[in-house]
Amino acid sequence: MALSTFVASTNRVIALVDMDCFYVQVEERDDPSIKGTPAAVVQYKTYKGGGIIAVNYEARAKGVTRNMRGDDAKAACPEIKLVRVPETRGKADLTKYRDAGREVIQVLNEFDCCVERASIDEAYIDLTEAVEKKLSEMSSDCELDFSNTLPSLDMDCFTGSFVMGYDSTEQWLEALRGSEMPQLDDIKLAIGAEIVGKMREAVYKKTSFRCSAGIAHNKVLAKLVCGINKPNKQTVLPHKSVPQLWSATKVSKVRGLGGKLGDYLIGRLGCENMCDLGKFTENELSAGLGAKTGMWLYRLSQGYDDEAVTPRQLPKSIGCNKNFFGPEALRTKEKAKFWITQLAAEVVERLQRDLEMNNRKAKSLTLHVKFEDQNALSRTCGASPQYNPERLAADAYSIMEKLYQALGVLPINSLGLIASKFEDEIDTSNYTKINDFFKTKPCSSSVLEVEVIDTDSLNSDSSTDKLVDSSSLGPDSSTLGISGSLQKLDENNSTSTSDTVKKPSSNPIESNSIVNPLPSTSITSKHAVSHSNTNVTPKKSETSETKEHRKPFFSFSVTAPTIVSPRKSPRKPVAAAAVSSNEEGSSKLTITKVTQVLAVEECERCGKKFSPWDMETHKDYHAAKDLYREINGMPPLDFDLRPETLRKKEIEQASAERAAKAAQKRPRGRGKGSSSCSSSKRGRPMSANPVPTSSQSKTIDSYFGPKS
DNA sequence: CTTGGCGTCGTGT
DNA sequence: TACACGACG
Ligand SMILES: Nc1ccn([C@H]2C[C@H](O)[C@@H](COP(=O)(O)OP(=O)(O)OP(=O)(O)O)O2)c(=O)n1
Ligand SMILES: [Mg+2]
Repeated sequence: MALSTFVASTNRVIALVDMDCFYVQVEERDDPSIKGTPAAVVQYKTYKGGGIIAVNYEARAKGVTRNMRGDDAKAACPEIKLVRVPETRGKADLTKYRDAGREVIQVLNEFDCCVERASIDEAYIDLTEAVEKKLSEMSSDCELDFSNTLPSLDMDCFTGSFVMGYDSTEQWLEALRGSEMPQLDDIKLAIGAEIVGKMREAVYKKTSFRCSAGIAHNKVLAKLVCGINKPNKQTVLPHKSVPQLWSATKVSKVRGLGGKLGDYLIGRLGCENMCDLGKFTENELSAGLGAKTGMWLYRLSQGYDDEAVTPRQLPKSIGCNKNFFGPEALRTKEKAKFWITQLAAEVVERLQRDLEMNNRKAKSLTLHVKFEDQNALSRTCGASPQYNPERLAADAYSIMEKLYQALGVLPINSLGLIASKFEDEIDTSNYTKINDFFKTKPCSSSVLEVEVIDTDSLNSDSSTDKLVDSSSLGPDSSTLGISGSLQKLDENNSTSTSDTVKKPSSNPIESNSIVNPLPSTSITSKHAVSHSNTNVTPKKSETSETKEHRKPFFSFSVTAPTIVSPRKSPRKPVAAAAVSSNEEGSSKLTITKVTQVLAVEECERCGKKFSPWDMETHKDYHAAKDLYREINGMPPLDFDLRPETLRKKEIEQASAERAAKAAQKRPRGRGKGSSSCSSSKRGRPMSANPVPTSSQSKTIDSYFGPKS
């Protein structure tokens, strides 16, 4: 039944580069007089001095933290300089920080490595190839004699470099030299750290921004140790130091465990520190958390994490939103229209720049609305290719208008407008960087071996192993970041591979083009050239170099079939297909396109007959009715697959229940440290948390679900 | 309904 | 799919 997949886990060299107090540094570069003094970036000065979103290290020393109000910061540190986030069209405008973040990515890309933009100020870098290249140069034709490779490291690259478990970099390297066994993994980390030292220096030279970095064998550990020595420092984590690190690491500090899953580990399993996870078998963890989350945690407890560095430097979406709380709530259609217009103007402006820089266009536009009763929803329509602000605003507002028709003019607390589903443009007339070709290295396929071991027995009936009452289980569905196709395979009880091999085939380089759903090539072809959308200053030319054949450093076998995504054959009648057509500017609530004209159509919902023209209007009626039911927590009319218990419940108290539930919604506290709400009430975990992020769950209670 | 604002990403269904 | 929602910067 269940299959376990084993991959080499300490053969990659992964770095996480994180800018120091980024927004403040951006402001300090603009106005150097700020440097060396306490400073913070705030947005919206009016309410209690605005909210602080970035704090420099001088101000941190005085106790100023993110999420403080500007007024609080002044109280804690009277001399602090507060810099305001620029405002455009009545809302915060983060353009200058996005631009600064791009500068940094540009520099990192000059090192010809696989770079993943993880956020506005963070990037993961897979250094495996670069390290092995350097290693092969160092040891030249000598056999595996690394004893003289270490002296060739440029020690200037190690200033401000730390190694977990050692007093100094020198001590670590000395230990490596003196070791009987060749410590190949550590040597790779050392070479990686040297490269990262050069990268950080280049970033400073070209942007004047300081950053810190973590260097480890995987993303989770690289990110974790990056934060241990800051600012302007880097930290290496040899695998053998993992136990020591884990014994001093609260679970909530680990990426993906800062939320409900972390709460579960603490509250249900008693795991305060990461080392406590080691007390559990994989089966025990899987029992309460699902197979994938369980395996992820089990492997993490040993310091392993297989998530790939995905080569991508461009955002997948461009959006903006604004909150309107309390008295500012939008209570009229006119106000909603006004603000949608403002948001549309910003989005279009950014889309236009994105088109010029990256030669791609958004195909999808989504409006997010949160009402005063805390109910939120989003609706999507096609994005007009014109990139015209009035047009975009009109399309977005037409969605809003339909919501109003279905729900009434409810007060709005938040509006968001997001463009996504980018595709490369064929026409390059808007492309300002026509000569920009680039080379992006895909992530390393550091897989040494993928052995598939049939472990039918593991998951069979080990109920006796469970430490956790299965009545409180989260859903067994969890994700581990496995791509959709592989996940499908998993459902079929096939093998799920590690993420390091999740995208071996179709599209190793970043591209917004529609991906060929049929993986075909082998992972061995790793260098690729594309003129697509990375805003990278490329290598000189389109050196369409094919991968040099390396000595079989590793063997590789994929267990996942190469055929994925069995496309649903279109069984639906033509008219039905037309309903889902995603014509630009029309949300799903409006059916504007019929691809086949029929004399009379029969409504799928109620059986009534209409002309195609009238059917449009008629379906709007159903759509509005469905929306009303959805808003009130009621199931769709035509089928209800929910458990009997829920079905009963909703019949009389749907509306009230949903309202109450919405009112109960509470954003989870994000305070870093000690202070927490004294109230006993804590955001209830709602679902078994896939890794590393989680998803919705309406019916599953929680990790802490009713204990009995 | 202010443990805050704005912005991304991933994932189940 | 479109949508909801968690997690995080
Ligand atoms: N809740 C948050 C967290 C971060 N940011 C922005 C401001 C930060 O400057 C930037 C980077 O976030 P980091 O968590 O990396 O924090 P800093 O870079 O400011 O500081 P550090 O030196 O700890 O990385 O993202 C934000 O707007 N809201
Ligand atoms: Mg940072």
